[in-house]
Amino acid sequence: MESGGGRSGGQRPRVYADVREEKSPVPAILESLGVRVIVRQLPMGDYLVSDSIVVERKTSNDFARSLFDGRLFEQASRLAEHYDIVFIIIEGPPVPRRYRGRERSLYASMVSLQLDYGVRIMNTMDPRGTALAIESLARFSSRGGGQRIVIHKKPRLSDIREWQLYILQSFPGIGRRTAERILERFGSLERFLTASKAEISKVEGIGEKRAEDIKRILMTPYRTSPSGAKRPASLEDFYKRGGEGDSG
Amino acid sequence: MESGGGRSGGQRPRVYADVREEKSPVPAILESLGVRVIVRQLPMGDYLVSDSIVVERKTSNDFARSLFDGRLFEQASRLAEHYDIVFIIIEGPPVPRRYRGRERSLYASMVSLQLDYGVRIMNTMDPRGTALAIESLARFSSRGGGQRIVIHKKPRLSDIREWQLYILQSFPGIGRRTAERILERFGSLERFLTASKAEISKVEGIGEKRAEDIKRILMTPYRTSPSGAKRPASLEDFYKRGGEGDSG
DNA sequence: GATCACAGATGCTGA
DNA sequence: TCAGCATCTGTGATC
Repeated sequence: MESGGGRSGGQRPRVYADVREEKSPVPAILESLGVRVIVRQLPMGDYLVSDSIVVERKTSNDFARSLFDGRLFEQASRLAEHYDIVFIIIEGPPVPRRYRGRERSLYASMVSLQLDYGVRIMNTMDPRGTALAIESLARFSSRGGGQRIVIHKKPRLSDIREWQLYILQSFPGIGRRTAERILERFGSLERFLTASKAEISKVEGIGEKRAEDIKRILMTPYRTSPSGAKRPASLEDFYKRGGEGDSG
Repeated sequence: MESGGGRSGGQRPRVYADVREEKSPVPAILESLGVRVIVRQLPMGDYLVSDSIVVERKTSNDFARSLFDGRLFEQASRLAEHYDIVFIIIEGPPVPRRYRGRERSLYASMVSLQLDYGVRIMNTMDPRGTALAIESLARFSSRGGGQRIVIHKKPRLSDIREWQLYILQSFPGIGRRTAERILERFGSLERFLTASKAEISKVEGIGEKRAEDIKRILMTPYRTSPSGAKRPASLEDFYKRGGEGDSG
C-alpha cells in the first residue's frame, strides 16, 4: 500500500466531502491514502480541497447525462461563480458506450467548460484514480505548492465558512472577493447583516449603490403577492404590517 | 500570412499544425470536419488554435513516458511561458497498461501541471476525439467567445422580493417553500436573520437541527479559536470596528 | 493650498 | 476564463 503517511511532518491534508459522496468509494480510499475526510453538507460541489478549490466528481455516464439534460452548465456556472478554481473530475472513459455517436457534443462541452467558465477538467480511470487526484490536489494546496500569488490570508478551511461565503455571495454585487472582505471586517454574518449602510459601504468593493441594494433587500417588508395592486388582504396582513412594522 | 487572396466569407476555422503532426491521423480528420489545417514548423506545441491558445497532443503513452524521463515539465513550462492558454490533450486511457502501479505519479503530474503551470488537460479516446476537441477549440475561439450558455441564476435587480427568497434559499435546508413561510412570518429578512433559535424553529419546515445550523452559520466568528483557552480577539475587534466609524 | 468632480484604470462580479 | 460595469483613484480645475 502506498500510504503517504509518514512523509513530511506537516499536517495530514484535509478535505471536506459532501454527504452525498458518502455513497461512493472515494472517501474511504482517500482515508487510506492518509487524507482526513470530513463529511458535511456543502453548499455546492463534492469535495472542498482548499478555500479556493472545489471538486465536482462525475462518472463519465453522469457527465454525459447531465450534459444532455441541461444540468451540466447550470451546475458549472454556479461553481465557477463561487470558487476561484473548479475541477470537474470525469471518472471513466470520456465517451461512455451509450454515448457513441455523440462524441462531438461531449468534447465540445468540455471545451466550453474550459473556455467559458475556466473550469478545469481531469479524467480518471476509476474511483481510486479520482481519490489519487483529489489527494494530490489536497497535498498541493495545503503546502501552498504552486500558488503564484501568496497574498492569501490564512482562512481556515471549514464548512461553516463556506456557507457564510455562499450566503453572502447570494446578495447582488457581492462575489468571491467582497464576501471574504466582509467576513474579515465584520467577523460574523450576523454583524454584517445588522450593520448600517454607512458601515457596509466602507468595505472595499461596496460603494453607495451596492450598500443601498443590500440594505433594501434586508429591510423591505415582504410582499405576499408579486404585483401589488390587489385588495388589502386579511387581518393577518393587517397585523403583520401594522402590528409590528414601521419603517417608511 | 498565407492569404491567397481569398477572402474568408464563411468563417471556416483555421488551425496551424506543426509539421511533426503530419504523421498523425489528426490533421486529416480535422480537414474532414471542415477545419482548415495549415502545416508549418511551429516553435513549440503541436497545434496553434489562436494566437493565445496552443495545444500539445500526446498519446497517453507519450505522456507517461515524458513524465518519467523528465521532459514533460520542461515542455509545459516553455508552453506556459509563451501562451495564455495551454492545452495538453492526452489521447487514450490516462493510465496506460504499462504504467499500472504508477497511477499516483501520473495523476499527481496532471494536478501539478494544472496548478503550477495553469495548463489545461483534456482526455480523448482516440485521434478522432482529439480532432473533435481541437475543432471545438478552433470554433470557440474564432467566434468572439460567443456561445456561452446562459442560465438566469440571480434575480433581476429590481425585484426585491425575489432577492429575499433567493438569499433565504441559500441557507442549508431552506427551499422555496420554507423561504416563503419565513418571510410571511418574520416580515423582513433582517428580522429573521436576527431572530432567536427558538423563534426560528417555530417556522414550519424548520426543526431543531436546521435552526441550529442556521444560527451557527450566522453567529460563528470568522476567527474561531478551538474550545476555550484563547481570549476573544477583543483589541483587534475594537480597532476593526471602532477605528473607522461608529459603534454598533 | 485644499477640495471636489469627474474620467479613465482597476478589479470585481456573474456566468 | 472573460465581458461588462461598479468602484476606486489620479488628475486638473475651482475657490
